[in-house]
Amino acid sequence: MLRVITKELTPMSDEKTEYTISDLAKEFEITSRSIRHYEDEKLITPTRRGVHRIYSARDRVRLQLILRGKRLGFSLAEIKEIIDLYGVEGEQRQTERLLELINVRRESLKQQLKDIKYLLNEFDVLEEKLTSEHQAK
Amino acid sequence: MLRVITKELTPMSDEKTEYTISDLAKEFEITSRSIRHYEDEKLITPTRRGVHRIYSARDRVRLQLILRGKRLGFSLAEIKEIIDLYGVEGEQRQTERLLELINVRRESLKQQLKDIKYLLNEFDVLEEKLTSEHQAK
DNA sequence: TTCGAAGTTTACGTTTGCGTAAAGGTAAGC
DNA sequence: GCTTACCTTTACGCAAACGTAAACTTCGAA
Repeated sequence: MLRVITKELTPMSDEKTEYTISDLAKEFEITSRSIRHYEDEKLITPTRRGVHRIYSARDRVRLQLILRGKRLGFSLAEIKEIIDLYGVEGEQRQTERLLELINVRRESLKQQLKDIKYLLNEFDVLEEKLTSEHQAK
Repeated sequence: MLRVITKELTPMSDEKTEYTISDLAKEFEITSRSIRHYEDEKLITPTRRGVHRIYSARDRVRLQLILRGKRLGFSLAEIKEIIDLYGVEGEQRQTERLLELINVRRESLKQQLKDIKYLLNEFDVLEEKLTSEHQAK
């Protein structure tokens, strides 16, 4: 039987405001261990209710960012650097560093874009070749 | 002073036909160690002239494939599986397995495509915000 | 033929990103 | 107040992808 989280503070609210670690683990299909690991690496810092971790909507977004970064092949350290800079507002040196990082990333992402388009096309061609050949038997 | 490889066998040929390990290392900006590692993992098998490795144009292409795979976040084992299947012609079971793999990859690649487009857009927005804010000072 | 740059094998070391117990604490529902 | 699902910390383990050092060998140029 499923345990009910914590009674909604805003009873008829549309958007959840709090999540347990396993809520997020299930939603994003990862393990709780991974989420705790991201915390160890200072990528996310949920609040605590006693000893238990409580994740806000903002925390959830951060987790999404982390996973997106991972899918793109960034290391946790790189993701942390970007996310951290992301939050800083108006500090000049930080801003320039972030712009610098963005442009490096942009080049790398554009290359990946090319790679992916190339591969998807290769796959299309190959699949057609294979299936027609398959039919021919 | 740079050492000259082996005298071109086809003197006025347009395309090189042979490469040393450091030729490829330089061209693709990786270490020789990495290339040897790919060989250890059976991803590439250059011929030998005595004890030295000699890479053909085909080997060079394989290396390109490996690096492209890496940029897309595939493991060497995955890259090997794809490359290996790639070469097989006409064998039914292999063909079906390859189609299966392709379709799994395709989904993952499409997700990455989304991620990249999303991020590139985010970067554009963020850069604009940062530079305008920067100007405003 | 001697030198030096580049190549070779062998093998242990390192980082990253979690997996996986172990050993227990907490709270909702009966 | 007891059960039970879920949470916690601590810590060792492990595979992947090379780095790096050691100790040669090879070969083209001088």
